[in-house]
Amino acid sequence: MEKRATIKDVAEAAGVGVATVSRVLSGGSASPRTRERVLAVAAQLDYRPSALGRNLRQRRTGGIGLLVPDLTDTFHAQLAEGVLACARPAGEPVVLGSTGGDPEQESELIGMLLEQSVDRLVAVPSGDEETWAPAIRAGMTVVFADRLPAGPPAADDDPAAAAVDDLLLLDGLAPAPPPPGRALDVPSVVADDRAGIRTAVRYLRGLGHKRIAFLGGPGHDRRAAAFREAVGAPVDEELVVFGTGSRDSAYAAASGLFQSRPDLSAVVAGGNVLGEAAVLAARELDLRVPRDVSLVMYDDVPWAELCSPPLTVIAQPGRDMGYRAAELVLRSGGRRQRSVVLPTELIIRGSCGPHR
Amino acid sequence: MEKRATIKDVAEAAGVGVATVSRVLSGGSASPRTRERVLAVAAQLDYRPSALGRNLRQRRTGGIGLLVPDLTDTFHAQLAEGVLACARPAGEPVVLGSTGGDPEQESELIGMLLEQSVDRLVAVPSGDEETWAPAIRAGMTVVFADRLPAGPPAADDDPAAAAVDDLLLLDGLAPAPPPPGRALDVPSVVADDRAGIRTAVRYLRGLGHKRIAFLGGPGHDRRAAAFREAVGAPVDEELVVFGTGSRDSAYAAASGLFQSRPDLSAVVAGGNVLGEAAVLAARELDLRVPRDVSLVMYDDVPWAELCSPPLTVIAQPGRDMGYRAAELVLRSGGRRQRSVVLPTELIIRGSCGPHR
DNA sequence: TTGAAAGCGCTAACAG
DNA sequence: CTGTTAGCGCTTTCAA
Repeated sequence: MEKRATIKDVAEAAGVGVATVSRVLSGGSASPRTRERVLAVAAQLDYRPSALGRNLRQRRTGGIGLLVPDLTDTFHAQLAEGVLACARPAGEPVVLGSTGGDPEQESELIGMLLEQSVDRLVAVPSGDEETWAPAIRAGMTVVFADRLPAGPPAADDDPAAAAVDDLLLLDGLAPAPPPPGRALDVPSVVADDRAGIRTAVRYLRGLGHKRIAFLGGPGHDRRAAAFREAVGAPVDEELVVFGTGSRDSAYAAASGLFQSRPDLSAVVAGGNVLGEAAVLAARELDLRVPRDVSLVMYDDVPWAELCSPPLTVIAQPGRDMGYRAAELVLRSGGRRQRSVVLPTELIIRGSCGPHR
Repeated sequence: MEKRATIKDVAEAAGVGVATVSRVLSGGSASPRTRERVLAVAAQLDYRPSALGRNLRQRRTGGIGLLVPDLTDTFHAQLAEGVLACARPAGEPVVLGSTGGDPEQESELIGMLLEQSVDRLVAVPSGDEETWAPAIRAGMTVVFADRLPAGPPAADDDPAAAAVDDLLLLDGLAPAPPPPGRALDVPSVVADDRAGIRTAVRYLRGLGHKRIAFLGGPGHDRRAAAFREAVGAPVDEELVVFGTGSRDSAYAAASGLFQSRPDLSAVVAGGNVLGEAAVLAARELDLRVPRDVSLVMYDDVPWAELCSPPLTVIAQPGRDMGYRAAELVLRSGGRRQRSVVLPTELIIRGSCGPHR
């Protein structure tokens, strides 16, 4: 009752060799008589093949890793559920890590996965390409979800970096081509941020808003870039602010923004945690939504509808993203996979009003 | 660049035996000279010991399993973050499964963990004791978090079952004794539901409410029992309703409750998903909170404050719960651990008003 | 169709 | 202090 039966136990009890048991259990050839007996004994002993033994022998682990910055960000939770939904039917265990948005922790977690021989990974990256290079070099199959790692810190006048940025700005036109894995050659599953942001900005413009701000968090560079592009030059850089990932810092960023630029009339939040912060900060400063300030938030989370007014959001299919990413990582029998870009949808509720 | 270095590679390159490498890397004794050389070579080869090999040898896997019903329930996400926070410094990988509240999936996931030789598990259980018995029998160290598995379906007149229920109702008095693992001898980390519910009900009573309803989900039986006890006999059973776990069913339950009993003036939601449903259903039926109906929700999630009015909640420390549960499961060097009951706190915001 | 045997990478017992 | 060796449970040649 304490010790699990091994393949040897089954073999002995069935009076056959271990190889035969292995074959029967993995659907190999065997005489019906033998097969039946082995199956019966296995069931009787409640035998479960040990993944440890199998994996060691095949020098590959089953299982896929999943790295997200923070599970209490409902969008990441949705994404995680998607990964799980894909992995479970495939019988693949999922090893979870949450990085807190910290590249260092991310590195450590990658190391731990490597140690576990988990060589397939779905990640919402926090670190830059430098953080991720080791994983790739070590032969991991990784798929990025929701966002790509930032390029390595480049000199301001690095022409290569500028070229990459151009590339980024140009991709995503309907029917958006997959974003490049950039320097890393890694497939990804992301939302069509450009279209999403553009639609939101146009909507706000249509409402008469001129001073629109962008409130982002770590990993929202693509969205920020899309925002800058959507508002068009000249971009008022004071209206593009970032928090560092924690709820506190998001709140501070939002609050700072509202206070330093009372002339703004609308804000686009780059993620649900930032949207939350914006609502809180606005309330604290006695700004009414949408009378004093209009708000569009990235991520359609269940509670968006509970706010009052209910939040107008740029919905991205978190669950699908996770599912697709897991699919890519599982399917990749060693060969490159195509990246995928999923559509976003502007869901208009009550948090935007005409400019006044 | 593709194949990882093994202990043998390191041994050869350092001109020592594999055992020495193993010793050095696990802090055993070795001459400074040897140690230094081994360390240098290991670093140079970027050697990482394979957990597969080690685990197989020691016939125990590192790692702990984590089973929750649904990550998009923010409380479960908080709990998961707590588990991760405890496991990471310990270097223990966490294998995640989400059960969708379905005992069958839960069983399957337990089976998969067993197969992975993951023999330590933190779980927010969905199935009953029958579902969990196999895991225990198989020698898993499990710790339940947030709730306990329901007893097996007992005959209505089963005196034993009644006794167990009594026990449940009686425990939890300050300083609450740990809840029994019931039939299963499993430690647990749960909130002091009795105190939490009692405080909420008293608060509502103090506001003049007479017809208070309880809106629960799967696994909220303890809370429902606490509710019945708090309102005192005779309990109007029509005011105690349950959803089945999905957001839809929660909404249906809430909506049905409001429509069938327009005389109720307050509701206690047994979890944040149910609270969400209650807010939505109330709005749909044009019931104002708190004017027409007061609401107290279990779980202090970030968005509770975003509702308007902000929700009065029974806060339970989700993150701590996860952390403590992981601690228990990690510390248990085979011996029984004591269960722990964490305090709840009634956080009064704006969703409750005087009865009128 | 079947069994014997060779490892996968590691640690622990035992010699030297 | 260090090397040799025997497995952990499994799959997979290779013969029979």
